[in-house]
Amino acid sequence: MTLSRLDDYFPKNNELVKTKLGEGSGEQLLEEPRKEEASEDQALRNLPPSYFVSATYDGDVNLACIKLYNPDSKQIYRWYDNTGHKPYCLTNLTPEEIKKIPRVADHPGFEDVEVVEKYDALQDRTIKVTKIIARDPLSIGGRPRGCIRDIIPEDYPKIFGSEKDPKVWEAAIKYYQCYIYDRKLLPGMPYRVRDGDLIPVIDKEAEENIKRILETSFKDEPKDLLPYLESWIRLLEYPAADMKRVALDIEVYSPIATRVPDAEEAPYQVICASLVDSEGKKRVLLLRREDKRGESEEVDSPSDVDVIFFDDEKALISEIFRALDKYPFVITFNGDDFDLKYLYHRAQKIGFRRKEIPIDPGRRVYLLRNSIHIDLYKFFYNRSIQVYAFAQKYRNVTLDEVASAILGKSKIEISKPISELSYSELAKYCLNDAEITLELTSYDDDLVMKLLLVLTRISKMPMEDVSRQGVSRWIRSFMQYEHRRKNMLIPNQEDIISVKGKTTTKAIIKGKKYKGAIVVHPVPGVHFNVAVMDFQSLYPSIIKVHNLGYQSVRCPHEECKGNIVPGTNHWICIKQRALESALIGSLRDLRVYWYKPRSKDKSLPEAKRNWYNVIQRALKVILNASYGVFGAETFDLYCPPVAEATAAIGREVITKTIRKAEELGIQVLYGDTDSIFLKNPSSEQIKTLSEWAEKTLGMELDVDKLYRYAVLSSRKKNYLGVFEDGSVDVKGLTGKKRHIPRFIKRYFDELEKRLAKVESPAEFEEAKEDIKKIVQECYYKLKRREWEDINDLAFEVVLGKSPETYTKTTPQHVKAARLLEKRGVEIKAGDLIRFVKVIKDPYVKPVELASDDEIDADKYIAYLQSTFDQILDALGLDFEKIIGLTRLEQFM
DNA sequence: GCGGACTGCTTACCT
DNA sequence: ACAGGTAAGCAGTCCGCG
Repeated sequence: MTLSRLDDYFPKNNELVKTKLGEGSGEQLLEEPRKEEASEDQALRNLPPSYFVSATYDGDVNLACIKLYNPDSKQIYRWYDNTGHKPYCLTNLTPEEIKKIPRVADHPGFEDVEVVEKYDALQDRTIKVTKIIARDPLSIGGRPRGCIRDIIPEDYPKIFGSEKDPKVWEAAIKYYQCYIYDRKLLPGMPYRVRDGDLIPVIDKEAEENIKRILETSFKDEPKDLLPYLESWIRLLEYPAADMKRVALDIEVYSPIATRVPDAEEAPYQVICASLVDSEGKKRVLLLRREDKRGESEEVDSPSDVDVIFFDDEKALISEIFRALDKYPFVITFNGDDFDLKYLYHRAQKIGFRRKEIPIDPGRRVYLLRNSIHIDLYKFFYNRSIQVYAFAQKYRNVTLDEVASAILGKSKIEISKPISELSYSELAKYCLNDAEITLELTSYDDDLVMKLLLVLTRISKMPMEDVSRQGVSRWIRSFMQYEHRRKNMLIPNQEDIISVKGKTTTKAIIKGKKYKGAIVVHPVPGVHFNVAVMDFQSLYPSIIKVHNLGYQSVRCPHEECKGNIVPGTNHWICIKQRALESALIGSLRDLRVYWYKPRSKDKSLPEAKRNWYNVIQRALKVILNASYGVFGAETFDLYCPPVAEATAAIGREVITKTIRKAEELGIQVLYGDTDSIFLKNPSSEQIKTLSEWAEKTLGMELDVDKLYRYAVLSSRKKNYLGVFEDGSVDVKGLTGKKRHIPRFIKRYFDELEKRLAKVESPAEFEEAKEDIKKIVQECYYKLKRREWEDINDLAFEVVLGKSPETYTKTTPQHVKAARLLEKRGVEIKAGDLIRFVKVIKDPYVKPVELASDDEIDADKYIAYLQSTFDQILDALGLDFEKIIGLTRLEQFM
């Protein structure tokens, strides 16, 4: 495709004319011109500035392929490698040895060997390794049998004996990632194509801005971090694209009401599809069906919706495919596992040729040939996204729950099976799904799309992968990128373990690998004027300040062995900064010194502030995981001593800080990992402590929260704080946990509200009386069995795994789940089980099967007591006594 | 055969 | 497929008990 033909790709060609109800069909649409094949795409000679959004390997032409999104034409263009880059892996065998292994030398994919130098960070020296170049990536690795990376360790001993331990490096990196790394490409950033070459676009304004930021806000940084800071800032300050997109949702026929047809078999017709785009265009495609013959085709829909009937399923699917080709970004909710999967297999089944289907099937993903498919289910499923980007607003990852939590909108409830809906009901239902799917990407000024773009840039991964993979893959990717950039050998996991060993400290929790953070025993009671101070990103700070990384922990130098991490026998390198320390440290400083403050800076224009907020949140997600990955076996640069050293230094930091605070005469009420609760400190004391931390620990200790007063129970990770403005901060208390019955939770909320009103110690006495009344009332209601709705008594517990896999014990929610199964309800891992406690064996029942008179009220009273005790003991109140009064009152 | 002390399993939470 | 630490409830087991 060339620039001169850009115009041909604008929608006007493919635009559908709204078909009048009851007439015409989609048939003739099949005859319309299709987008041309990949071979013509290769002619891409020139392209104005466009965003690098994805990279793949195209097996048909054996080349790396970059997908570029042009924000003016709003189209995706494919650019193919023209540099002759080839797939490869590295080995410690010599070229001569390689040539003597017939299965490698005669491998159809084998191309060449050459000797290259790499820096081996584990040994701190440059080594010579052999680069095995292949004709295609699958010959290196990826096929189940006969890959070069597997043959080498298999055949070497047979031919050469055990003279050396045969090693293969960098053979498990996806080829397109390898291409990105080697060519130092920056996904998410603007590029142009000129005379067939891919060239980065320099944005003068952004470049000047970068310089300014570095000069003004980072002048005190360690010098060796400056280049890292500069590259991160560039990635984050360059402008973002507006991404035109369409949300797709399909409905399929099913003869069995409760069963969704298997997407691989795709046995039944696609009966409806909705396409809702970011420019306000909405279409519903409906299949005219035999089983609906004679029914009204009147679809009552808003005027901005085009409803189109098709007589033929093939024509309907063709129209969907046309849209999939036309839009640069396609959004689904669970498209990998259903919508696109079904369409792909259904299309094959009803006679489409492979070339006519714009979908690239994978094992677990279904990508699009000419666009970017974002499956929001995968994105919202991501734990880090769930917890840090969306503050745990949603629990179950269903379209309905995510949309209601984030947008306040839900799916349309339908009372009959999909196949029995009228055309109008079906259209509405399907359209609504597509609308909320799109809105999940557009709310809050396109937050999700921007997050994806920012994460794409940081991680150096294609946008499709970023949206599907977890935070540890993002971190791995930018670390691998940095290895290649510095010509460092990327070590195998076992290389790191064999040099660095495992951990030496003993975890408190059985089964854990090493000791973690310190939690200080709280001083129970009510404390007025509490300041909570914490270290900003403690673990990333430690990684930065103490130079932690796989190469620096237990480094090979004698002169470093005295630099011991307290509480461990690990030492840290004093000669050279580890890559991870530089990467994580610079990201940390960027968030703390630049993006977080700017995201709150009211003097900035809103759009700018908003963008900074997106960045700040993306950085938070990555930083929060940056220590944990070193202790995760699933991480390629897994290095337990690094994780262990980080935690050990953390303990040292918090312990010293507590000691210092006490020296300054401040009472420390509580502390957890990186925070300390100080009783009524003067601003002088706070300032002194903060300056001390900066000076002696090299870390920022700031006031995070100020409580008018805090109620500490005797339990760790359990407290309540009331801010100056009267808002309440509840942590860990049972009364706030999501699984407890609403009935109890309501009374707990009452208590919370009452506590919020207390302004001074003097006001506490009155509050205590009111709190007694609240507890009494709840007790009364239970004792007298005066609940309104049995649903309010339900415990709601998530099933961690499928019911039959509980073999060691049978927890109550599993008992309830099994009762449901007996009734024919399908139960799977992740389902929320709602049950009540009843008098008769097995003492629990799913709430939908239980009646009021079998409820065991005393069990609820016991639960009420333990829930309220957490607060009552801190207030000097006693549940039994409160209830005792009630009992007396009952007689009076 | 029963009941209390104990351990282990499970979930939800904190940092 | 980021980590460890804490709380709580219940299931299951052990052990004493003439």
